[in-house]
Amino acid sequence: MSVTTLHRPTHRDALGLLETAFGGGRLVTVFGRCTVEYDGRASSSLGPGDRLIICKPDGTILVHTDEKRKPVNWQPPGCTHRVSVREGRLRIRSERSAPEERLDVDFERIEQVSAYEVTDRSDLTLTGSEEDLRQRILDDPALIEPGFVPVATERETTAGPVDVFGADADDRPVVVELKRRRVGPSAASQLQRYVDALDEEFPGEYVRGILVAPSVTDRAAALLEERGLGFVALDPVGEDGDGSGSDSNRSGGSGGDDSESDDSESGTVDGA
Amino acid sequence: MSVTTLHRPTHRDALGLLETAFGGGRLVTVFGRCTVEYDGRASSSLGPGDRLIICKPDGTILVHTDEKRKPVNWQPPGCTHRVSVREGRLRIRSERSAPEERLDVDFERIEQVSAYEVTDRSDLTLTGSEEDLRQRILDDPALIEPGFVPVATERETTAGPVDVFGADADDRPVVVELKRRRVGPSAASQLQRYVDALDEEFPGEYVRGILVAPSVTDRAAALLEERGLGFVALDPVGEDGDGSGSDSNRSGGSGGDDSESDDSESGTVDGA
DNA sequence: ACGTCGATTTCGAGG
DNA sequence: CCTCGAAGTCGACGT
Repeated sequence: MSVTTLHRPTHRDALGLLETAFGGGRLVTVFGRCTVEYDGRASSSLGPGDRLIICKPDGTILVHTDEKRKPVNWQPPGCTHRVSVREGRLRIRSERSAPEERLDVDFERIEQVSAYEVTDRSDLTLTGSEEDLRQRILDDPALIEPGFVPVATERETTAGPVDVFGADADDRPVVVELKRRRVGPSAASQLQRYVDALDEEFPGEYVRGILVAPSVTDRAAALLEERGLGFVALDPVGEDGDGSGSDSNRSGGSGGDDSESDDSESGTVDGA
Repeated sequence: MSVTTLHRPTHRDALGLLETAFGGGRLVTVFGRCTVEYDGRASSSLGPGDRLIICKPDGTILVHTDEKRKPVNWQPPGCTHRVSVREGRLRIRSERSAPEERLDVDFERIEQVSAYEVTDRSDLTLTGSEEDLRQRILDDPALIEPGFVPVATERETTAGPVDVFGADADDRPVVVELKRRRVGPSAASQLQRYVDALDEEFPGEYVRGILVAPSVTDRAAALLEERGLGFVALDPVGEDGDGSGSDSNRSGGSGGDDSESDDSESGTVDGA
């Protein structure tokens, strides 16, 4: 049986299913009226309401309301789930140590419990990451500027690992910091930090810093300017050949359409 | 009816329920064998497997596998869901513009569909945030150091807003950057950024920078030292009176136990 | 374990 | 809208 579901179960029946499901490595959903208490890195309290709780066999627990992408409460993988019934409430408790954290979901009423048998061997493939941007630059270093030669990636410095370390046409050390999307002040600071560190490593040499991203905010641009840092506008995916390695800030549009016709009936919901 | 569930429905029946549920502002879960394609800020592809899909009335869609806290694929609130059946597959498509993004979940087989009526008026209360740390300091500025006087919070600078701006006993400008937990190099950079900005605002004056956090990493401590920045060890919650305003790095333990005895039966699952 | 940083980060606040 | 920074961030990879 791939799915087991109880509709409006007694707490005792729900507890039985939950025990079996937890023991059998199943994914579980519980829907009902509950309160949630959390204590650990922070503390939180959530009054009564109807929510969807998801318990994963890896120890994850999620409490979802009807809004937002993030669970209102949760526990990360590696936790231990326990179920108990007392004083007319069904409690799911999730705990872990290091750090010491506990989440209690107390159900006053359970509308539905389901236990799913999950099989999923597929891995996600994703493109458009910073890693893709790095590969793009290693494949064609001139995208940074003519004469740029990459020497190392993730090169360690006292301030942390540098995305791409290399040399320019005049053999000066160059630090390249990559960002897959438009950047703000923090990216400029990060680059500055690496340049400072390498300045100490290469006394007497002028260490250049170049930020590579689709675009920068005004404030970030000002910081870069102030610090004598360079900027190269580049997308992680090379939709169109943009190889001008200069100090121009422009935003990269995200294109790529492929049309597909609709079919038969269709239901729609518009987000809030 | 608070919950409507179909077990192993035909695609047509599932589509009917989904349309009704989407139209009625319900939270929906679908479990079955599916593939997922995403294109937008990045692009991803996920081969066939059994997954739990959650569609929220605010336009959120989540694709969860049996592992991890984060969905393997998703779409944020504000998207539009559409359902269709074609060539033996049921497709849930979620789209938005600004940015242009699309997520397609194609079901080959549906084990279960449920539509939940969610009512949740309760708000989450959370303690232990950076805001709590700030309040703690405003209540007792001497926690920073004797003679410290807060002047403004979120004070704007050319480098961004400063958490707490004030003056020390000698009336020198002080920038305070708050972090609710142990910090790394980025926090030191952030503070440095603000100090630099205020240095320009107060020519001729020495602007001090102080990082307030439970603790710092070695590298962050080195960066602070290098830059002449101060550090005060402080937790967002004042579990024990720690008012020493000095350069000691120590990690803050998270306490607070309240014991509760177990009861009746109990099922357990250990994370991986 | 801890450190460091990326992320389709998400999220909220403010301009 | 955009900018900016927090987050119980999570997660991966390294030491």
